[in-house]
Amino acid sequence: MMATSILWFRRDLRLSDHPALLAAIDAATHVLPVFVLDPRLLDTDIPRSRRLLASLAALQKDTRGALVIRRGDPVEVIPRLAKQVGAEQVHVSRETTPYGRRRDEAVEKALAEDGRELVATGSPYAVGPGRVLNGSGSPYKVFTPFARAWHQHGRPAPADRPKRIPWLRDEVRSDPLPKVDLDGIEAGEAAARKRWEAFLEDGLTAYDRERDRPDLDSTSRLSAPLKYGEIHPRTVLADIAAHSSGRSKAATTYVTEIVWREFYADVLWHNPASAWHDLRPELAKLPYDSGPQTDRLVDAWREGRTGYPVVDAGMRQLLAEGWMHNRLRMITASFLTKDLHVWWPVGAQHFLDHLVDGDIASNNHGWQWVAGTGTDASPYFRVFNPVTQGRKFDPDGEYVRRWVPELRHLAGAAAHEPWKHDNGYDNDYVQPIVDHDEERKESLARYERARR
DNA sequence: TGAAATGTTGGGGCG
DNA sequence: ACGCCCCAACATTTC
Repeated sequence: MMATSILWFRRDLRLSDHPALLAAIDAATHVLPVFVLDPRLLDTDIPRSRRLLASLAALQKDTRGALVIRRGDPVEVIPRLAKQVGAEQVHVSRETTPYGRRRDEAVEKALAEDGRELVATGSPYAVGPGRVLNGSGSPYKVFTPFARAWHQHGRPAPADRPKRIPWLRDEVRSDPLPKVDLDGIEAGEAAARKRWEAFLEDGLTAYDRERDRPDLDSTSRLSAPLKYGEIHPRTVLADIAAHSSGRSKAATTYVTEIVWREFYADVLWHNPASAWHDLRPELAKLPYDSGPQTDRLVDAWREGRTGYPVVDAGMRQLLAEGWMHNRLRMITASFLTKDLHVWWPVGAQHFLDHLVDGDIASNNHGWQWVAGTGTDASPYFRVFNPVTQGRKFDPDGEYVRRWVPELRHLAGAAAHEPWKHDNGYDNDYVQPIVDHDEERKESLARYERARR
C-alpha cells in the first residue's frame, strides 16, 4: 500500500457520504486533503467568494487543521504536491462541467508524465451525468421523460462516513485563507446537515403550497450547500425516502427540484457548449439590443432600479445576500431578456458573479429556459408580467417592501403598482424604465421575424 | 414553472 | 313568459 494519497476537494466540501474520500483512504496509509484556490475567484469581496471561504474554514476545522490550501493553477499545484508527498494517486469526485473536465484532463496528463494517477470516484449528482439514456441510447432532451428514466435508473445508497481518517498532517505548507470577515455566514457540512434536517421536519409538508412565495421562508435553502457539496443529493434523497412524509405530494415536488438539478447537469454533460450557446440554434438569429443605451438599462437592472417593484426587489436581494428565490430568478431573467431585449448570457454571467449557489448547469440552462433557447425551454412567447407575478406570488407586497424601502409607505399589494397611487412616488422610487406592454409586443415581433 | 385576446356560457335586469 | 342585452366567470386560442 502507498504511504500517502491526495484527496483534492472541489465541489465536495464534506466528509460524509464521500466515495472519493473512501477511495483515497483505501489506497494509502495517509490522506493529504487539498483545496486549490484560484486567485481570480477572490478579487472582490462578494458574497460568493466569502461563502466559499466560510465553507473552507469549516472544512479546515472538520479535518482538524489537516486541510492544505494552495493558491494557484491546479495543473501546477496538484502534480507538485503529489511529487512532494510521494502520492501515486490523486482522488477526486468526477467533475462534469466543461471547465472542470478540461482542467481535470490537463491535471491527469500532468500527473501521468510523472507516473501518477488522477482517480475519479462519484460525482456531485445522485445519478452521474451521462448515465440516463433513452431506449436508443441517446440523451433525453425533455425533462419529463428524463425524470421518469432517472427514477427508473436507481442510485447507490449514501456512503458511510469513515470512522477514522488518517490525515497526513504538518508535512506540507498551507497558504492562509484570505483575511475576510466570515461572521454570520452559514457554511460547512454541519450547518448544511442542520439546515436540511430542520427543513425535513418543519418545511417539507408546506413546500408544495408555499414554495413559490418569496415573501415566506418556505424553501430548503439547500442550493449553496449542494453547490459546494457540503451535503450530497444522494443523502437528501435517502432521507426523504426514509421519512414518514417521504411519499407525500410535497416530498415528490421537492424531489422533482433535485431532478431538475440532475437534468441540467446531464444536458451540460452531453452538450458542453450549451453553457454559453443556445441549445436551439434556430433561435440564434433573434436580434438583441446592445450599445450605450442598452448598457444603461442593464445597469439599472443589475442595481434594482428598473421601476418594476418585484424586479428591483429581487435584484437588490441578489446584490445584498447573493441569493434570490427561484421565482424571482425567473421574473428578473424574463425582464432582462424580454423587456430589455438583452442577450441571456449577460444576465447569466451577472447571476454567476453574485449568487452564492451559482452553478453553471442550473443557472445557465435556467436562463435558456426563460429566454426560450434551451432544451425543454419555455416557448419564447412566454413573457412574465412583473406586476401579475408580483401580485400572485407576493400577495401582500411584503417581499417588495423588504427590499425596496422607497415603497414601504404603500400598504399591501399597492406596493406592486406605485403608478396607481397618488403618493406612489413620495419616496423617490424610480419610474419604470420601459413600458412592459410595449416591450412584450416588441419581443413577440422579434420572435416572429426570427422564426420566419 | 404565462399572459392577453378571444370565445362561450349563464344569470340577472329589463321592457 | 319571453327575448334581448350586459357582463362576469370561465374556457380556449393565440402570441
